[in-house]
Amino acid sequence: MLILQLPDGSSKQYEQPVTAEKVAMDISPRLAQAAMAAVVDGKKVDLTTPLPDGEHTFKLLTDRDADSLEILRHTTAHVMAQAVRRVFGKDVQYTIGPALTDDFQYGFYYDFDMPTPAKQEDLEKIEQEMQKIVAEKLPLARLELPVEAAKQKFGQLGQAYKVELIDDLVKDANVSSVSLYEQGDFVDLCRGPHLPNTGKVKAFKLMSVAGAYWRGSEQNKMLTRIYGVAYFDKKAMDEHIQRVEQAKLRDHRLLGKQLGLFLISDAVGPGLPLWLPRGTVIRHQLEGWIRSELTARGYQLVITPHIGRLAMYRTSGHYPYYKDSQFPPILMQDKESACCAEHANEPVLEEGYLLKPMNCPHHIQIYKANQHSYRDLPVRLAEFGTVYRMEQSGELNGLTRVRGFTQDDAHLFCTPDQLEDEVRGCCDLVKLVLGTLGLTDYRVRVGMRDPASDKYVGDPANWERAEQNLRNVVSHLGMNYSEEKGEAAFYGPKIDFVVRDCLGREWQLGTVQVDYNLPERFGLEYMGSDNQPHRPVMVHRAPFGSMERFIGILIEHFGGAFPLWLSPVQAAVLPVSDKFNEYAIKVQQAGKDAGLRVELDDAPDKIGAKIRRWTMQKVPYLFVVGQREQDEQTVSVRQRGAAEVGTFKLDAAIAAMNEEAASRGAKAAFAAT
RNA sequence: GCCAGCGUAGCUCAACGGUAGAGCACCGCUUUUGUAAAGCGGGGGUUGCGGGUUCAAAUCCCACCGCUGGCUCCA
Repeated sequence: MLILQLPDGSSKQYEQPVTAEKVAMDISPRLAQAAMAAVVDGKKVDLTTPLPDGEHTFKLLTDRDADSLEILRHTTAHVMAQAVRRVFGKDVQYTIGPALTDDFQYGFYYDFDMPTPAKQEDLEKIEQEMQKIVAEKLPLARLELPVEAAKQKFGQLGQAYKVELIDDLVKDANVSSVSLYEQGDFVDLCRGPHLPNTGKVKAFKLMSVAGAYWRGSEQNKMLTRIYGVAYFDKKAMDEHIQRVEQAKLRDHRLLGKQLGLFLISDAVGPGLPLWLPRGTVIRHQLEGWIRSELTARGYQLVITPHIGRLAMYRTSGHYPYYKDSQFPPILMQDKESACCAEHANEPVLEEGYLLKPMNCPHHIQIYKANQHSYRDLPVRLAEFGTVYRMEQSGELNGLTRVRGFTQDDAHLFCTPDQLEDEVRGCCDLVKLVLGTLGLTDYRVRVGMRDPASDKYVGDPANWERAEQNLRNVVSHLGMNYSEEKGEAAFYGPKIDFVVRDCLGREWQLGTVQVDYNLPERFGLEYMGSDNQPHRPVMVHRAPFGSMERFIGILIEHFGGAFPLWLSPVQAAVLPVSDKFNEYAIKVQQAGKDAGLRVELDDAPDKIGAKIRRWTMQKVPYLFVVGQREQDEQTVSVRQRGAAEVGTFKLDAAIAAMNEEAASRGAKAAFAAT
């Protein structure tokens, strides 16, 4: 006997055996046609799976339910794997192929081990085969097999990866049987659920082919990953593709070029951005703003060199622990101290220097230069410090992943008692930065060490303490966060503020890190009230993270349309003909005198062309001036995103703009008339 | 670093074995312009770099550099 509670509150009784499909048919044939899967007691199941006895909540998933999309995509991944096997033959091994539901670009992928990796141009062939499989309307049959039988089956099929996956299921979950899904000539190890048959797969597109290491480890073989997307109808898929295309227009690499913000020149080197005049304005605005916040919060500004002795980075641990991601050291040849002529040309390592990968050792030297009393603490040393890291070539990405970048760095030296307050203060600053700029869509990641890894310095007891400190702070900040193992810095755990770029890729911006280890390695001290030396704790923090990455994200966030205070050009003066150039110069000068960044467009173009030019540059305000404006000492104001907002006295327009700029985006200068 | 794709004028792209082209931008002339592109003319390229195949290479092959999408990494 089976009793099903339906979502509308009604219930239905059945004699066994019954499947969800039968229930759907019973309710209405149209529903049965639209049904993709069912949810029994909150768990998604196939339409064809026999329902268990007893009383259950029951819901059918149709193509309109968001949950169905995941099932559709998962089934589409199976269809793709089947097609790949048909096209490329039985030598292809299929490994894992999940659905993606929160990825901006892709809807699923499948990783294959194939004798020769698939190429971009193969995707079309695979798609055509997939269409055939869809037309065949192959039913997906679920089978439960005992572990040994399943291993034997995949062994016979030459699917060694599946055998390995089953072994892991036994090892990790101690399962005695596994589920398989079979569709025509294809069978896969899979938890399910799936669509009832391949004919339910409607709109899909294969998007790209990439390499991916088996189990995500570079020790393992590189597999061929094919990404695709699937929807229940073509319209939804076209909208998806449209959405991705639109997002690409916000890409900071594109806008950086169009708006003349920065340049990455191969002549200078990959990952070494050059800030163009307009981009530099944005950076200076942000730096100036945060500098005033820092001085108000008791920070002291310092400046340190771009290189430091290798020996110092051995002490800090940077050199031994992160040797691979640094530019090679600058080694000095010291012929005098060479033991003999034979070794005279060998560099003497101890005399070498390192391009700094981090600012902390320099700041530590500043702390060490004086004695400190507990009364002095916390000492907060801040610097826009430029650091260099040898990032892997395949990782470089516009401004968001570079090899030379400037951190809005600071190191706070405090007593253990002060630590959590200091960390809280740093988190507040990060939130101020993100909030002011409207970057509200971020997540907080608490990065802990991975005890199994040997890439961390210091005493486990220090780590325990530091991790507990961070937990204490975040749990009282009212922020959602996730704790992630293996995401710590090598010297301590950290709180990271992570945002997404236009293509949905995550980037860490602000960071706050607790460090008991470097103070120990450098022997830092302060004198306590007990007249005994004590060891301070350090906080490393950067609210922007790096200026490069932050501005890269900011460009995408605003789509290049920066708020007035950040806009490289705040207004352009556009005379309707060169008869009014003289008045236009006066307008420009008045703006400049008031501290605004104003450009003059005296090109021999018609006014429409001028408007178009500066509109495309996303300049917030355009001042059109002609006979009337000259006569009345006014400007006709055109606002970005709107058309004309009216004619204003020159002085009033300038004053209103200054007010808007000072508000950092909180106020608008002109109400549309 | 690894897998796949790409690299042609300042920018966006065409030509895909047979003399390298367009639009925008730039320069000159005409027009003196009223809210998203006036007209005409001109200059500009050893097709990323280096080899090879061929009577002939932007085009085919090899190596290198760089970029893009992923993977790994990410202090």
